[in-house]
Amino acid sequence: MHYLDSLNEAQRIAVENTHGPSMVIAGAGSGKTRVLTFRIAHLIHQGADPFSILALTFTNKAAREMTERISAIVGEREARNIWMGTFHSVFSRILRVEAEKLGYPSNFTIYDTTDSKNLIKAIIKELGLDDKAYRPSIVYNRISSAKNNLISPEAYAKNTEYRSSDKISGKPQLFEIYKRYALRCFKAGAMDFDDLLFKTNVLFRDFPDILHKYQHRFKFLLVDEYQDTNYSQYLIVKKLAAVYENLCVVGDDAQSIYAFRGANIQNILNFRKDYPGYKLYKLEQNYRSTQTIVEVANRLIANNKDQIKKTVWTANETGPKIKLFNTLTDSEEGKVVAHSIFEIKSHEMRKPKDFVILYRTNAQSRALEEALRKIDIPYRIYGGLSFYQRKEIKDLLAYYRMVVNPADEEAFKRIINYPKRGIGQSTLERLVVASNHYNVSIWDLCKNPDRYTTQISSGAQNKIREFVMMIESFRAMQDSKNAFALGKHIAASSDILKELYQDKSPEGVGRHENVEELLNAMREFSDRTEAEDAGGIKTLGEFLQEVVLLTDQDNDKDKDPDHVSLMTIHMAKGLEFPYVYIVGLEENLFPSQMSVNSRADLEEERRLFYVALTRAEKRVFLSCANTRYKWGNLIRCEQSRFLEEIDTDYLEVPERQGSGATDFNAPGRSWGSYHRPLSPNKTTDTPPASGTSSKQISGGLTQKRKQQEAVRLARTMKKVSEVKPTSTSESADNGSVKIQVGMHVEHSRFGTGKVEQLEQGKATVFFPKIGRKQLLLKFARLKIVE
DNA sequence: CGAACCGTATTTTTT
DNA sequence: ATACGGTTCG
Repeated sequence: MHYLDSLNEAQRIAVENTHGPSMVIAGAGSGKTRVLTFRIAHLIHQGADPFSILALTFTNKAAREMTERISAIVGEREARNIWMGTFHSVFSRILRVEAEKLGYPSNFTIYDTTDSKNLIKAIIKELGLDDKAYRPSIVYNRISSAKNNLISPEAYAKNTEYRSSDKISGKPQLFEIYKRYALRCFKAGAMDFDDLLFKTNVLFRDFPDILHKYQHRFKFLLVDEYQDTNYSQYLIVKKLAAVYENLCVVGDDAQSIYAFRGANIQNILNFRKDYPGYKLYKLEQNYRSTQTIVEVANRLIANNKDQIKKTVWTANETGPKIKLFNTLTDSEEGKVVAHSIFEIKSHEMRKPKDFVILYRTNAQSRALEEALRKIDIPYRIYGGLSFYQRKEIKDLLAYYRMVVNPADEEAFKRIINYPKRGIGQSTLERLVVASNHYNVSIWDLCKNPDRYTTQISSGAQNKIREFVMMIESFRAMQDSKNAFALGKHIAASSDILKELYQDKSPEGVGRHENVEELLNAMREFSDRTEAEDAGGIKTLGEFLQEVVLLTDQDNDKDKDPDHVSLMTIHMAKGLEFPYVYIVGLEENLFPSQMSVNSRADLEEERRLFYVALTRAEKRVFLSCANTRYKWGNLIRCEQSRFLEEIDTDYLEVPERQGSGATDFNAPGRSWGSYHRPLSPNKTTDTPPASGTSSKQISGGLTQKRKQQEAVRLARTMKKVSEVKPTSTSESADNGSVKIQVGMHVEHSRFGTGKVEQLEQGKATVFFPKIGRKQLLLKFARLKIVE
């Protein structure tokens, strides 16, 4: 079997031992995915039925890549029959088949995080609780954590540990929110992300025959990134594997960086207890990085107590030392990094796509972005709002959701008054009250108004009736039109397209384009899937199922794929780049402030740094700044403790240009001048002396700062790059045009102005913060008259 | 009802 | 800095 020859000894053994429980501990860059894909290919070569193989990953991307690689070995015909996908997609598939056992419709909606938080927020309000104490995202995390530990609302109410910690944190009613949240989801025929796993557990627990069925269907189980599994996932895997015990988990405890989301590193450490006869394979040869990088990463991670011992090594060249840039400010950090990239790019004939800049928090991207733009290096920032999270997309998807599952309460709330149809807050509230009272979905209320008494005015009743009729008309087409045809029909006849088309601002045009893009995606979906299984149409429901579990890393149709990448370290997991810049190595940033108080959290930060380092093939650059803007204030930064964990033999610290200060740790060096221009309250880390009323002080300073700000803005006017109208409206009677103008400095928007006069292509616009400006109208853009 | 104003919170996030 | 949400004002 020639394909086995391309593996090293350790990899080959891990691939060939296909039976029985086994754990593959795969160091960074050791060919983990290779082993997993070859193992599956090997199974198929040995005659295993692809339908009996279940491979679970954490991302769609990982699943897709693996399918592709396996296809290349065993052919697409076989590969497409493997059950391969994310935990969430595989088990949502199973749940749809078995839904009625749990009292759910098979076309249940999947609430994304935003939907869940909105519902939680509504419940907090309905319970009359203080939304300062009960912040939706905290409550959501709490509920999520309960679900991931398989604690039902009832169990939660009785769980002294959860209850007492809720009391301490001032949220004694959390159990009640959880209870209502679960009920509301159920009533809406909706599951959130955690439910997909939670309910699968319930299904397997309460219906042994169903568990039995799947236990026997999946003779071979493989789990990627096992270190990231939570308890809920762990138990599903354990149950499914209980009959054949052909379970292979692959992971690296050193790369566990999602504990904050419930991932339990103990799942790796406990594997031996669950499967005493298990085989352990360690992949220790790194094929990705230089010796320097591997060595530094090893020494760093050795500082962690919780870990499985392994010795990652490499046969690659030694490579250059790691370079550390120490800069005065965060913006200088950006410049230094950008220039370093520029230099290497030209000297070593590298392309922008060979570089990545990694940071701990998304907020750090700005300074880097500016520096890169200034010297014309193409870049792309990853992360931020995903395509499917955008308002316009979520709105349209909400229509689709209503069509597929009209009980969907969050979808209903989103679109009941979008576009405006005169159904306001109070009507909605009354609907919710009645729906709670009669314990039926809001849709039931709307559809059968005669059956229930509500406080809703007859005018609103009529409007609701119209809305119901519209949705019903869409529903009637579900089986006759395919996803694209119906989707387009809905977008058009719900007036969403019209509404978006009216907005001619750049943002508005963007929104319109996004909706067009969604429709294109639907066309592709319909064409592709209908070609695959010939005959029959693909319904809107089927499109939704595919789409809700997608994040958008998928839609990577980049115009210019040759760019420097900017992303958080979390996003970089699994990726590799020749040149890696890790920036912001400062205390309270990396490691994060939230993590410095516990060993476990600190170890996770260290693993994060380990992940960052091991992304690099050729060189690693580190950087830290002495001062950095944080929440509008300039604060002083100390070097990260992680830098001390790097042996100086592997480190090169260039002298700072001009300053001549080599001892970057020495406080006070070239510091005075950086202090002066700041207002006295700049340091948040040193609170003002006690005694005086801090409220008065900060109030007074805020005034002062506002004045400073106004001056600064006035100066910045020179840098105004473009002024875009944000909206235009014409009044028919006197023919005058009203334009709202947003002003942009560089790329950041800093205010909306009012057009006071408009004549002969010239406008006088008043910006509250900076006064009147004469603007020259030119096409859609406005230019400042100097 | 929309614009203006004010207060507040601000890690990481595979689904 | 900044974005968001809630409130108030016209």
